[in-house]
Amino acid sequence: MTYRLAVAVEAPQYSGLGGPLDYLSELPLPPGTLVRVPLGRREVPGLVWDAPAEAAETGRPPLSDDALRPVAQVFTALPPLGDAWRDLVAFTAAYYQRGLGEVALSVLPPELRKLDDTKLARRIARLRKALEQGGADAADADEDDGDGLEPADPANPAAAAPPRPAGHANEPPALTPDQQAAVEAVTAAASDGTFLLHGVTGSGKTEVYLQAAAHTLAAGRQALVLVPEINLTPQLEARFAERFKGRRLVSLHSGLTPAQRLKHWLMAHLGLADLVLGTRLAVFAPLPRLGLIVVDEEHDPSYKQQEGARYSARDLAVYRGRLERAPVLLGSATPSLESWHRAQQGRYKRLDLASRIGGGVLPQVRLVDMNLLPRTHGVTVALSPQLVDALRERLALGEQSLLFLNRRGYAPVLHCTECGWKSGCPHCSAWRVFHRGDRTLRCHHCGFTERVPRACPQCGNLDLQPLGRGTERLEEQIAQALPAARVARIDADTTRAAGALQERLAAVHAGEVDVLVGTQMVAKGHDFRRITLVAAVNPDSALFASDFRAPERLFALLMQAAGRAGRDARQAARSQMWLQTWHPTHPLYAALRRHDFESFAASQLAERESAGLPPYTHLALLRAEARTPEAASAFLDDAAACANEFPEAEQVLVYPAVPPPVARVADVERMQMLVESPSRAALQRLLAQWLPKLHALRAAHKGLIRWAVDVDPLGI
DNA sequence: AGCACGCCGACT
DNA sequence: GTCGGCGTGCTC
Repeated sequence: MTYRLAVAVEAPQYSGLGGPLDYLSELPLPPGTLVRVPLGRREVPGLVWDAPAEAAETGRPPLSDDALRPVAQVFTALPPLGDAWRDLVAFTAAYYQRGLGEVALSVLPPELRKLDDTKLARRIARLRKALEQGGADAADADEDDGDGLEPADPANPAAAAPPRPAGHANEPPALTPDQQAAVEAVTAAASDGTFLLHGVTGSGKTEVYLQAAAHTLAAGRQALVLVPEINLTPQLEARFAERFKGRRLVSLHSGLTPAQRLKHWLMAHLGLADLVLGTRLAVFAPLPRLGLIVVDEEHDPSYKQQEGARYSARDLAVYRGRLERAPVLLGSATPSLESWHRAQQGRYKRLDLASRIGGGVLPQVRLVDMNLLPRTHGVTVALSPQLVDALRERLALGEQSLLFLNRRGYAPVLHCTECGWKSGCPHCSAWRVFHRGDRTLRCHHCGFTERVPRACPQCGNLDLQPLGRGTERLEEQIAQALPAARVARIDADTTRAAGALQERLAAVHAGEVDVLVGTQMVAKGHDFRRITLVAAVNPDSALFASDFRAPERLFALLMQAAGRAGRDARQAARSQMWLQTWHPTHPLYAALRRHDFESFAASQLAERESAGLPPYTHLALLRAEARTPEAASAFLDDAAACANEFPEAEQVLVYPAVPPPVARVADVERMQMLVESPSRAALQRLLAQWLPKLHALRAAHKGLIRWAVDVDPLGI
């Protein structure tokens, strides 16, 4: 007896390989079984999907049995991926317009494809044995997983975590009434649905996550906790590990070694881990007893994957929660306007944490009007005297300050005072950034790096001057203004080495730093206890950016940065957030001053509605890359013409192709075209018909390098 | 995407 | 005479 199987194979969506292909098998393999199948002249991984589709569904005539090839290899050691998991993958593939197998196989641990059934069986057996013998912590004691490459301690939670008040670490603290209400709502019997937990930094969102997870675990189910960035996992991991001693907690993110990632994934899939904590890719962790999904800092742009299947892990978490009847808890001090809007519509249940716990208050926001500063040689100083005085004051008190500037390097441009030459990148339409530390000019888009020229390459003038300022220069200026201060800088440049970030954070926690200078890296999540002053040195640039989401991002970033100050209630009353601005009357700053997310959100939503932007409309972005801008435009123009022939075009608006803010990167010209519709369904239908035509269209465009569609794009 | 087959230029 | 350029076409 032979059976016919539909198998999702690892191949792109093109040429009709997007859906499952039919194969033969001696055994009736259940859906979700991992296999290897022949495809053309090679053998590729695949996942048994379901019974073969009928001809009527696929529109293709059925192939006779003798046209089918048998499955090459079956992974019997791996329990089949569940129905809900496959549903999630199928939805992702359809919604983000990618191949089924492409999505399915890309969200499995890469290490899996390197093994055969025997090796996999051995690993699983070893894992089970280690867990039985060593109890809960055996997972990480088991070092030899075939690679022997577990790093010494890439993210030692203890080193990253700030010192916590000593006491009964295992005992949950008493909840405020708000927290109590939130936990009860999420954990109510038969609870499902999506909850938006809105609370400022320090209002105790994490405690709500912890206690909601405790309920889930007590009910014998698994909890999934998503965080935006790898950097934030150690801290949260430490808190969960501390609370849930005796439970098995695994992390899942791209910073793990391949062997670790496979092990942690297996522990989730086999039901051996109770808690999974990870970045966006963890939304696909198979969890047989999923009972709760937490998305921390749900507004964070990092949840959107920016290549391949461009999925939003937050949106998929919500979808998955519905599928698996598990409550989804989205937490943020500054929710995304999409989530906020849904809460207003009643589709999400809003839970508010009104104040900081321990009676802490939010830092006072002070605006420095840069227009009022004296100019020397027509240039205003980067640091206002008022701010320098405030920093000096903190220094005298032995308190810490944090200066936030979202620009690394010494200066964004170098220029010649004689002929006006500027340090452009020869391969990109962008400036090369002057890095003084290693005397280089570096392009942050393509990586092209050269030593700083001694003289102007155009006229030979020796006087090359930096224009503007980055964190490197800010650090230098602080050191000049406050010679006694111990200054530390945290940005991508100073934390490149393994463990460098943890080391620097530890120094801050230990009080070895007076002034911390950094990019948005330091604004996010880190729990600094002794900082009483936070300053945004130059936040204005995002105020008038062309991206309609720029104000939302700026508000979130500044709120988050402000949250770094006064986390210790004893100092909260004195803590301040300084903003140096040329636009002191801007409504965004006015709202920030009052810590008033609600009125900011209301005004932004009103603008979005009148401009016909998300969340009131739905967007997709078609991007094209080519040797010349003309070739990229030509493809997009043809694509637009093609789109307008579909019946859905009535409900869909296709905008003209425009270059993105940085049009050329690494000698590739980019153009993009926005597609907008008030109806998500109409947009989806159009995309589904459109993409196959675009694959065909590609052949007619020689200069085209690649194209891609981004559903629900973040930046436009 | 891979990986073929296929038909025209400079080399051991 | 071959090695090899990458142009079209197929993979259940």
